[in-house]
Amino acid sequence: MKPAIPANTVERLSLYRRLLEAWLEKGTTSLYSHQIASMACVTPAQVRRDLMAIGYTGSPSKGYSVDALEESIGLFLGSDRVRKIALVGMGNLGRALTTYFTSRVPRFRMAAAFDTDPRKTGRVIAGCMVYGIEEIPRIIPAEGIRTAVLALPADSAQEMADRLVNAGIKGILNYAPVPLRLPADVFLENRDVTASLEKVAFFSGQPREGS
Amino acid sequence: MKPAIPANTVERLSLYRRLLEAWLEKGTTSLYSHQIASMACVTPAQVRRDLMAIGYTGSPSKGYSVDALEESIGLFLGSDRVRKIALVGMGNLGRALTTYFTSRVPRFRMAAAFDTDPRKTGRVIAGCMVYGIEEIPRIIPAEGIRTAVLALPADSAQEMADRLVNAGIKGILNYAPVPLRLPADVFLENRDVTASLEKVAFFSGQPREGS
DNA sequence: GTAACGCTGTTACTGTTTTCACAACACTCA
DNA sequence: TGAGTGTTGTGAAAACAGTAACAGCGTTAC
Repeated sequence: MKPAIPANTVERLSLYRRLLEAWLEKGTTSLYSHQIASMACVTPAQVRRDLMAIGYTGSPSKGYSVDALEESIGLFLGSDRVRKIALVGMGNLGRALTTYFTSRVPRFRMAAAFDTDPRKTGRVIAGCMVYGIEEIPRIIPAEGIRTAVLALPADSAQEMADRLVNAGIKGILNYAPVPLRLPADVFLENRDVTASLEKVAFFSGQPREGS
Repeated sequence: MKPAIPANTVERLSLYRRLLEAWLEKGTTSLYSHQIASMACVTPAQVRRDLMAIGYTGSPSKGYSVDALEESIGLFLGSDRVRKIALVGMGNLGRALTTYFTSRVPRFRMAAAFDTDPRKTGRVIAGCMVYGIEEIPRIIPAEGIRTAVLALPADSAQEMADRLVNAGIKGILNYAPVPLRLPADVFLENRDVTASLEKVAFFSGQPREGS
C-alpha cells in the first residue's frame, strides 16, 4: 500500500468535511484556512497543505468557498455515494458501531454482518442482517462490499480476516486486539482499544489503585 | 506534551507485552527479536529499538528473557498496578467498552461512569457505577482517577472534556467525532470512528452502492 | 584453539509528515 | 492611484518514524 495521499490527510479531510457541513447549514459561504484550522485543532498550514493534496484552490481574498470545498472533499473521498460496509462480530462493540453508523452516518451503510453465534445469525440486529460466517464468500461479492470492520475476540480475528480477504475485501478496520497478517494490497487500520488506553494512561502520568 | 518516548512505541510495547504473556503461559523462556517481530507484524529492528527505548537489554546468544521482558515492559507502562479509568457517556459504545475492559483487561478498571440521562445514573451498568455529570468534580479527585474515556455525541464532548480536565484528568481517549481543545498538559488521543472508517473505505478503492 | 555464525545494541540513513517562511495576489482605503 | 493588509500556494527546512547496516560478543563447530 503506497498511498499517493497520506492516510492522515484523508482522515483530516473527513473531519474538515463534517465541519464544513455544519457551516453550510448556517449559511456561511466562505472560510479562511485559519478558521478551518481552529475548528479542527490543527495549524492553518496543515489545512492548506491538505487541500493542496486534493487540488482544491481557494482565493487569497475570500478564502475557501464552503460549499465548493465541501463538494470537492466529498468527491475526493467518494462520499457522493453510499458505501457498503461489512461487519464481522455482532457483539457489544459490533452492535454499537452498527447502531452508530445506521443512525448517524448515512454515508456508510452496514450492508451485512457476520457472526459465529447461531443465536444471532438469520436475524436483523441493530438494523443489519446477521449471516453465518460461511455466507461470507457469497454475500461479500454479491453485494460488492470492499470494506470490512472486525469487531471480535482475538482468537478468531486472523481467520476471519483471511476469509474476508478471500472474498474480495480490500480494506479492514480492525478492532480486535491482535495484529493481522494480510496481503500487501489490503489496507489495514488497527484500532486496538487496549493499546489506545494504555497509551493514554501512560501519558496521563502516574496513576495508582492503592491509596 | 513532549514525550521522551514516542507514543507509537508505547502502543507497540503494550502489544509486545500481551504477546509475551501468551508465551509465558506456554513456558517459553526466551525469544529473539525476529520472533517477537513476526508475531507483532513489525520488523526486528523496530522491536530492538523499542526495547532500547525502555532500556531493556537482551543477550546476543539467548535473545530476550520472556518473563524478565514482560515484567520490564509492565513496570515501564505501569501495568503492575490496576489503573482506574473514568468513562463519560454510558451509551452503546460506553457499555461495550466497559464490558470489554471489565471482563478481558483486568489491568484497567472502569472505576466510575458519568451520564446525563437520569434513567442511567445512580445504577450499576456493565459492572460500573453510573453517576450524574455533576458528580465529576467529587468522584474524580476522590478516586484519584487521571485517565478518562469519552464515548458520547459530538455536541456535548467539549463541555464534558472541560469538566474532566477541571476535575484533574490528565489524559483523554476521545471517541466523540469532534476535535477537542484542551490544555497542553492533557494528553489527548482521538479515535474518531467515522474518520477511521472513511480512511479504510478510501483506501479500499472504489466502492459503490448502485449496481 | 580458533574460525564461523547469529544475535543484540546502536548509529547512520532514508523517507515521510509537519511546520516555517515568503512570493504573489486581491482587496481596502486614503 | 498606490501603499497597506491579509490571504493563498508552495518551496525549503525541520521533526519524526522506521529501516538498514554493522561493530561487538557469546556460542558453537570442528
